[in-house]
Amino acid sequence: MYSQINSNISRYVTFDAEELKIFNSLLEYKAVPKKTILLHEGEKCNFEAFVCKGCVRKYYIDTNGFEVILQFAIENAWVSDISFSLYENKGSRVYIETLEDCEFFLFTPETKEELFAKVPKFERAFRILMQRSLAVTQERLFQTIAKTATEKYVEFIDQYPTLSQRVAQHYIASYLGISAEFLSKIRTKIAKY
Amino acid sequence: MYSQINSNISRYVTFDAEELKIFNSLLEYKAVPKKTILLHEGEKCNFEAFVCKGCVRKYYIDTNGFEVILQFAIENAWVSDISFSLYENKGSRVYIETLEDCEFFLFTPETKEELFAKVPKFERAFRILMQRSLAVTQERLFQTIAKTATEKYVEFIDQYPTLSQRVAQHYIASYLGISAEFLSKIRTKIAKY
DNA sequence: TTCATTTCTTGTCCTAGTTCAATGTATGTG
DNA sequence: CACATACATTGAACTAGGACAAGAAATGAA
Repeated sequence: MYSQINSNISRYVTFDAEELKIFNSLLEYKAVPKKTILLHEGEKCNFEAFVCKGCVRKYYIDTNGFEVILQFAIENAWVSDISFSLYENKGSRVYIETLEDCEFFLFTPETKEELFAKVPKFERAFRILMQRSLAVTQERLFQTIAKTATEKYVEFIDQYPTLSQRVAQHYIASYLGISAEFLSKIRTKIAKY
Repeated sequence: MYSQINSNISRYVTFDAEELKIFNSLLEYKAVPKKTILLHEGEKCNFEAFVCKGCVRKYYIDTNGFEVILQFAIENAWVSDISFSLYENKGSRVYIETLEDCEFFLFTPETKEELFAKVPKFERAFRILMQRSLAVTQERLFQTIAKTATEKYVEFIDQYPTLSQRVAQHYIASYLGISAEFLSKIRTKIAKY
């Protein structure tokens, strides 16, 4: 049950069995049906979730009601609105919603602090995870600015081959920053080759 | 001399005089003339720089020679290609270049490790800095996808009022992901009000 | 101060992507 | 099963922004 998350957290920092036992003891397990909103805009995000099973999306809504998906998180990914709400007392600007029936392991700010207090080495592991998120987001920003819609779509399929089967096309369009109609046109164009 | 960086690192974690002394002792000071490239694509980024004075840009170049500015860093900001090159052994995908004569304080991976070994609390401070970078990048990604060029420019000016005086317009255009010509047109349009 | 280089502006034409509307196709629910 | 709802496709008309070109203004080096 814990093997997925243990191998994830051990990716850049090595932990012994005892340390992992402490880590696991502080996790909360949660199963959530699809279409559940885990975090609403304006709420404080009081969790960091590791996806064991399923798929979620994290998105903003702007003042014109325009929705932008910032992240899809599938098995073995972390999702949270770490960025603002955990360490400053603003409400979140994002929504987090399950797209499929999901299973998670959760940290709260409190259990995470407890973990850091008990095994400070985890602070390092989480810092490196954070760096990786930053790298991914930065790369995505670059792609968004520099590439055409077709390039972005092709690279998306390349990078997340399973996701295009699992989630609705209009979510992918929203992730890529293009209209659902235009994505459809791109797809028919590509299909011709 | 150290007051800027000390107040920066103390923003979310409190350190006593002794801890800050250790912190300062591990910093390397460096003055660099303008138009110096601190990091070339393909190199390993072996520094994290705190800008005491001046301004730098961090940018990608894509396969078509299209240049995108990911970040401007001015006084009291950190700049590095933390994301990939420090903890994995790939070369960097970005360039970092001074736009003005600059003064920096630098960490290398080694001095940073030494700092963490001596005062583990700094691991936490750097993790929170990282979170903030992630938050900023995520917000920027959202703006880039959801807003028109004019909105992006207005918000840029709002957010970095001094920067538009300090750096060439075409750099701002590159940051916003629009052509320099179109930015010029936006500026004349805005000036009419 | 002159000449060169870089930056900024303006106009014209062009295209990637949007919006709207209509139609078709899945999917799920009582 | 039928029906409703969500999702995907296609087309036509439109627009934000790009590419190119040429000139103006600013900066800088000798």
